[in-house]
Amino acid sequence: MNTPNTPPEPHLATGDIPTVRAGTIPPATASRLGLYLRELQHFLRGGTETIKSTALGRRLGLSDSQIRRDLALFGEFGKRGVGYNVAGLVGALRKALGTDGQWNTVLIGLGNLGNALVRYRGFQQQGFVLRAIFEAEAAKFGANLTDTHINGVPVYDVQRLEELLPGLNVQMAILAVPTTAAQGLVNRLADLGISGILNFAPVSLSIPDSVQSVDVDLAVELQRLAFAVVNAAPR
Amino acid sequence: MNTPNTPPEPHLATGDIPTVRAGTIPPATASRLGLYLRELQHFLRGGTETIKSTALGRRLGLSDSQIRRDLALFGEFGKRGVGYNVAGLVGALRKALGTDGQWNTVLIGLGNLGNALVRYRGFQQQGFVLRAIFEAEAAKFGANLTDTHINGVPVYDVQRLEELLPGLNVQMAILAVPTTAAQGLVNRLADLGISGILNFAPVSLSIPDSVQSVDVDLAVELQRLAFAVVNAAPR
DNA sequence: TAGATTGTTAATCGATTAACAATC
DNA sequence: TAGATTGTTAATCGATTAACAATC
Repeated sequence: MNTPNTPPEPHLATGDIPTVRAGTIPPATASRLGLYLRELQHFLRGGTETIKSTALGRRLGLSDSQIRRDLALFGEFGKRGVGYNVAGLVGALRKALGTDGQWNTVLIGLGNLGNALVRYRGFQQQGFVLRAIFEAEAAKFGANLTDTHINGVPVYDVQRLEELLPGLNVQMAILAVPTTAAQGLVNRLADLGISGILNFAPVSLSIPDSVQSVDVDLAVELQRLAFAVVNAAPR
Repeated sequence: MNTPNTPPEPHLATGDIPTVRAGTIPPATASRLGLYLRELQHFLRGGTETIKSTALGRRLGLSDSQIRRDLALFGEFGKRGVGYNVAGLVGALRKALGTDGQWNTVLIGLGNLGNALVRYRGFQQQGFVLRAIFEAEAAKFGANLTDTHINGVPVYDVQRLEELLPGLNVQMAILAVPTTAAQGLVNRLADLGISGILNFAPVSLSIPDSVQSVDVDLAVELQRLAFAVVNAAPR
């Protein structure tokens, strides 16, 4: 696998696994693809060669019926009387998710959360390569900016975004900046032609059509949990 | 507001805001409640007294029709020809979410992510109070465990979980431990009578009926973004 | 009163489930 | 062949949208 220092290939779908026509996957199924992949990779690591819809459903809290309906979209990987081919499905899901290739990313914001994300191994494992970090407060990472690295990833002042991003061949940005800075950075990233933004700022952003985004709001997740606890069936 | 050092009241619903009967809120609506609350709090801070369904919908990327249908569940806060009372809705949503009171929480795991979460201000702001941190590797936070604090929150060895948790009056745990440790801690927390677990470990956990859980898998979120980028309508 | 916006209904749309024939 | 499990259909269920009467 490429390191952040060797310029990697831009994302390109490989052609060797049966493809699902884009738009063919219903949104509800699409939202489960990442979970399927995670579980199947778990079984793959454990050496399991086939998995039944009931077993996968039990682990994920989904019905066997739903598993079969979802996985049938990828065709060919189930054998009646036997189950699904784990390795084949892993490949098909990675292709469907677009993570069969490599994605170059940048992190914007090196606060508490940003620092944790740089060191998070789960991104690299799934083919997301962090090429650079941009941060507004130089004091945080020492005086000599050009020579500063964290976890092997170079750290730059965010003022240099327009100067440096075009050379990094980056498709995605992870936004971990204060709420007040988020919209401005979305605008700048969009102007620079970024394709996707993973946003951790707890604010609704205005995003142009040319950019896709996913929001992760940790406080909202904790509220979701509170709601579930308060509304749990009495025990 | 209570600090982590003054034992706070356990969560108790206040009775002064019209309640929605539990189970009355459809799951799809429930999943949007936190976002509504975040946006309405944003308007409240800005001094906006009323908000129209079209304006709220535009910000959240939802239809005005859906906003009206959702908010009508809480009754009384809309005025025809005018809009919705922001302050009233904020109160009603907090009550519906169960975050009108205070929740005591513990953090398990003081790795990269755990460290970021301790310092995250968004939790405290929404009424979640971190009472203690439990961590497996003592070396990480100095020799003298009993006197170690981070951000004012005491840090303990996770071996002392059974000894200390019962005295902390805690309802929720935030789980930020390695994948391999997660299931064991779920079992221990369930035995200790915890009500909710916010899980950051990228693994499907087996959770007893007495415990509610919400999973946050950062790699899965990034995959969601990759899927959205790959399947975006051509521009 | 005139204009605006909610609350609510009916119609549409999409997702899930149950069941079983197909087939390994 | 007998048993097991998928693939797929039809039925059910739930969510969203469009439209407009109610009403501020």
